[in-house]
Amino acid sequence: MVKRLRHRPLTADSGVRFPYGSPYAKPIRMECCRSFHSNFIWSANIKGGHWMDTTKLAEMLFPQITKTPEDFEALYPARSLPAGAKVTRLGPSPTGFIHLGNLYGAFADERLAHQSGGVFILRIEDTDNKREVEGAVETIISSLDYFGVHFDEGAVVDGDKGNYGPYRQRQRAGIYQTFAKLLVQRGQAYPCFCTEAELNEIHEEQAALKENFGYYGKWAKHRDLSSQQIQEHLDLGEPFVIRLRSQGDPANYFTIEDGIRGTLSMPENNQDVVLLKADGIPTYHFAHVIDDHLMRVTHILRGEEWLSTLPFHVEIFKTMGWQPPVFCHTTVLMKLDEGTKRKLSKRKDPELGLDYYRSLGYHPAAVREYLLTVLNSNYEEWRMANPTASIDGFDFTTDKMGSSGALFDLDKLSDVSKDIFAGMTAEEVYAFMMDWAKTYQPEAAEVLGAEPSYVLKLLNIGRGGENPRKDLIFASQIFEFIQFFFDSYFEMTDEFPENVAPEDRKALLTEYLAGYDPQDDAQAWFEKVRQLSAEHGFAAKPKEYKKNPEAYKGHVGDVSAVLRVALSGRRNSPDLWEIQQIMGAQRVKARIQAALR
RNA sequence: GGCCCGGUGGUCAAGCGGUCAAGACACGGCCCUUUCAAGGCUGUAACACGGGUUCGAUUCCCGUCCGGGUCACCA
Repeated sequence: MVKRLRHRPLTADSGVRFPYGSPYAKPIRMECCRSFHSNFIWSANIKGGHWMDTTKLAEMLFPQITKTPEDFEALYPARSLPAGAKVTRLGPSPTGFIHLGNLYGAFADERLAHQSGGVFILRIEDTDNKREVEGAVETIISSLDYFGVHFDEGAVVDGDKGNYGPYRQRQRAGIYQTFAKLLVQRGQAYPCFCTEAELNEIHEEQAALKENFGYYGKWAKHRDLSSQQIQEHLDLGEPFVIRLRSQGDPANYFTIEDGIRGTLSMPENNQDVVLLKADGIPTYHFAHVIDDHLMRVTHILRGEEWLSTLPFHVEIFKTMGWQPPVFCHTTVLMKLDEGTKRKLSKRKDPELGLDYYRSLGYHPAAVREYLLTVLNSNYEEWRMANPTASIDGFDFTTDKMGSSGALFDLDKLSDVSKDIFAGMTAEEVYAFMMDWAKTYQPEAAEVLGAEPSYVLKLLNIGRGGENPRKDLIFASQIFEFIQFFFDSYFEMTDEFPENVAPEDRKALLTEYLAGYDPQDDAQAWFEKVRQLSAEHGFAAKPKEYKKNPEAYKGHVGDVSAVLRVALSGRRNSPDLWEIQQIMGAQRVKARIQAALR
């Protein structure tokens, strides 16, 4: 029989205010009439005046749902947080593929929440079972953790942490269904039995007629099914989805304040979007609204690809009678491809995956620092003024986030990386290198691990002081950069300078070897090189050579170049005296001798 | 195609009606210097286009063009 219901506003105890009026008092196109039992029942004036007992329909559709929306409102009360605290959430789908875009958003979410004394939630959006990948949650958590993104609440590897869970959407099925049931009761949602084929047909017809695609208005075939028709479909055991009975009219525009973009103006939604799929699991649209409300999220950061579905979301919030959170639509990261900008794609662009940077050995702090400069236009300026300050000292705001497509700039990342390594101690660089090498280049780990003090010394070249060297960018590049120090990796990468004749070279090296004394300090050592140069017709000072090039074969720089190639295999290297001190007399002599052969 | 978002130097970007249109990266030059790196100085380089509104538009409005996003029982 007809079930009695007397809905009290869900908002009564949630502290959320609803700006659009009170839908509970007068649901759209709904009537509350007296039955002969003198109970109140909800009925919907479906179309042209026939009435449907939507309460009965809801019961038919969701017999297993016994909880009420009020139960959940009570279960997830408003949070008691300091004024201005922001609650944000990251909602990755469990493919395990975390990319730069996710990280970009995650940093913003994290800053917003933690800077304001709020809460940062990890919610796994697993409503599409086709996407699920084994162990994905663990991967997500660990890759974010690597880049310093930590959650206060939400999914953890084997469960949940927090009082607003569960934090995996599939586990919340009953919650969504409860609210869907409410909507059906109120006539604001209805079952749709259309098959995929029928939907395709509609789509094709719309294409032919050049009308907008979608399930709406006259195209919404099952929107106005009578109870009898619904019963028939049900009796046949046909699967169905629950659709929103949209009340919007695209001719009307509404405005909404976006945290990043300011005032947005969009047409009202009129699509009867799917709320619950045939398997009873919600679509993103419905899950997002329910979860963000129930988890008391205050700020929704998401990519701009969600902008076009914002009207659905706004209508669902409105229909539920809830105050929507602040939407913040970020820009997508782009890449320059054959002259045109395009969205970074996970299929085509390996550099989109976080693992790309990790395997190359970019320091997480560098990636974070770079992303932060892209994220907030005044961050870079702040960083220059406060080179060593903690990020907590920076006031991160959504309105400083850009809204035009940002190109990922590898040059800039490199620049930032150099600063990061320049600011570290040799020990820190070493530890980082070892960690990296162990998983991504075991041979390197062996070499680096064999002589820690040797590696430490060479990583210390030019470190500290006013003007530290800035030539370390990422681990694999660093390893390449220091390889020549290890005999097993040493090779003659560059040629000897061509302006020094082979016989001169030989004489130079022979005499250098004879006169080499590791006890010499930098100055004494270089004096010897000058002297050696002069003895063989090379100017002891480059300036002398410049003044009078005809008088010399070259200058001390050319002689140094010979030594440099012999010792390092390269034309470019850090300070020669310093690298010899580190290599040790034995290795120095051996290399010179080898070059002589 | 409909709808939405965006368009300042090569790249990232300040800028909210009056600025010589910041800064960073990249690039060039000079200085320093035995190479490299760093550092210092310095230079090239931009408001997509066309109409308005205004005494005055990069800033406001309209149109055009270009780029991107989105139109699923995916997120």
